[in-house]
Amino acid sequence: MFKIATWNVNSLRVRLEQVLEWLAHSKADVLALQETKLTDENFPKDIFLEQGYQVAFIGQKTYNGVCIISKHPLAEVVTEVPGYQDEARRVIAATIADLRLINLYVPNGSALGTDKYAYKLRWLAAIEAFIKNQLAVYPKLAVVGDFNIAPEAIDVHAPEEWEDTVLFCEEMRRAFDRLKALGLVDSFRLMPRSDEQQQYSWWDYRQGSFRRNRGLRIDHILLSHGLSKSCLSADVDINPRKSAQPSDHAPVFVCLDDAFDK
DNA sequence: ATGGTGGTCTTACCA
Repeated sequence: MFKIATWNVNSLRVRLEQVLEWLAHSKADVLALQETKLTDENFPKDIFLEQGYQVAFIGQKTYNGVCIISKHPLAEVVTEVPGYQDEARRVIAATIADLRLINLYVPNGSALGTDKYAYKLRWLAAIEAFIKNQLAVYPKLAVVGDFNIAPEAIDVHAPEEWEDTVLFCEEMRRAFDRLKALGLVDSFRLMPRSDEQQQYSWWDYRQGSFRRNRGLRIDHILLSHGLSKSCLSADVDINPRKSAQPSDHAPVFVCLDDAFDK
């Protein structure tokens, strides 16, 4: 079994012990993190190396920052989208055995009609072109991360309250569908689930959202068809969200069968 | 109720 996970940790400095504990407990082979909020010189590289992991990271002060932690060698690391200038460190891609992994921290977008929302749209258009190119080179592609998009009403605790917000609106649903149309499937929806099995990956820190399970599923693992046939399970581990001093996001993961890289 | 919480070289900003 090969386990791939993604987690927006909202500061790796604060969440380092939780990440190490989750890695050990989950036995994930690959963990992609977003919002590390660390410059590269402050990244705790040695701690991961001592624990037997390889790491690739790109960060900045205060905001953004992404990394890939892996039990297996990382190769062909890319930390920006070719042809798209962006000071924000939101993308890192690497090859692990036969798997190509793209880790994304999609802009939040603030509010519809703002400059930040326009940036989210431009950023997603650039990523769409990048993914299209990567798919042509790497048939076994996983695109993971904090997408800041809830794809369907079932992914939102109160869709009528969230409709026409940056996380859940027609334009973002279309952007998500365009990514899937490149040849990717939402691993979570690959598995049969009933309406009662709503599952979220993010709950606002405010207003006791987690306690009331007022969440959204905005963290995703998209798999190319070359990988989706090897997908055994897809789920969210909400346990870290219950811990003291939690991230506002929970880890999302998939398990692939061992034959995926054959 | 334009609030609420948490993170950041904090007293403003981002999510």
